[in-house]
Amino acid sequence: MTEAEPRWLSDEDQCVWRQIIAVINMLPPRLERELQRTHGLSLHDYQILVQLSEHPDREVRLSDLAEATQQSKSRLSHQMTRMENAGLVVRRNCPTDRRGAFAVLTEEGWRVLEAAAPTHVESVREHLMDVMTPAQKQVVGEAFGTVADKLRPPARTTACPSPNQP
Amino acid sequence: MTEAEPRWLSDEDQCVWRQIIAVINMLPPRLERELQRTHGLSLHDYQILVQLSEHPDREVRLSDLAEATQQSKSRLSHQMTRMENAGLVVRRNCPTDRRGAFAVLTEEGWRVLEAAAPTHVESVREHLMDVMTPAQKQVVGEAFGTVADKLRPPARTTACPSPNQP
DNA sequence: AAAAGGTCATTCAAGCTTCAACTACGTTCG
DNA sequence: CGAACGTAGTTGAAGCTTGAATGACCTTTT
Repeated sequence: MTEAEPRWLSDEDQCVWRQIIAVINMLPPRLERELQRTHGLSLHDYQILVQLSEHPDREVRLSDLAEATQQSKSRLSHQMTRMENAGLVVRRNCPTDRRGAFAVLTEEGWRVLEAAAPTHVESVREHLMDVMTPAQKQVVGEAFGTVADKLRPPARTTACPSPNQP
Repeated sequence: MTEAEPRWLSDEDQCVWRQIIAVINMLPPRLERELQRTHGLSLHDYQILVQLSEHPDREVRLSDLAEATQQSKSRLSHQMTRMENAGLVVRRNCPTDRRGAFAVLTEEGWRVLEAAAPTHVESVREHLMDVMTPAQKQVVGEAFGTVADKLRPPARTTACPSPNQP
């Protein structure tokens, strides 16, 4: 009953899976060390700065920011505290929803991002993007796009979730 | 001089890169929560158990284990302490090199791995492997293989490193 | 209008990771 | 040999992450 024979991965799939975790295990630390060394930023700091920089008025609601950067609210809250202490962002209360708050990019934060971006992009190129052929990049983008979509929590749009496949 | 125009990513590449980090950010926590809930293991615990289980006598030198699982020696050392306390592994001194040590899988560790493997594989299928087409998996495997190889520290085989590309 | 139930964000404690410092042992070479 | 250097693994402290618990506020229901 609960004892169906497990569906192991094929040798090929196993191999693919191991390449993927290997990258997952090694890439972020590598990028982070380079960012840290050159600009004193963590990868999460950077991702947050980027998000803020791309939004009107350089501010984003904390919930949205948490979702955009794929982290828990709790972690983001701590992160914001650190970044606020570092002068990269400030919090601003939301006027229309008194529970909420915005993260706002400071001038300093903007300058740090501008300074860090070129070197970070170079890192990403060197260790990842320039290592793949254009054709590979395209396929990886499509494949990971669907993977990411399935991982993302369903948007809470007051709609009922589509029924589980029958 | 040091001020060359940064080589930004194209829109397509940017998009690919974001899909990749999104997966990097979301996949491990998801797999980990499921492993944790069903068998009380972290993803790192699991990776270590797998490595040990695949080696003769179910033991591996700590250095090799650190390399195989892509973590620092320090982290592995802490991890081993925890896993030893949990009864999953034991340390054994290396007879031929008195600095070194082996990690050895215990009976208990073996049983836990056997129990956890089917559910973990299902997780990996559900969130990753079964979401990609066979063609995508193949390309991703190749692409990430080369990425991983470039990230891996050069093997220390007493050979001199190949000269930087001229 | 009040109750019930959800959401936004923060807090705390426990656990994990990192980095640098350290011990102990092997290896090389003058 | 023995000094100098490299490698194996551990430790401790600081910092980061996690998950549950909380307070404050909206929204829906009765």
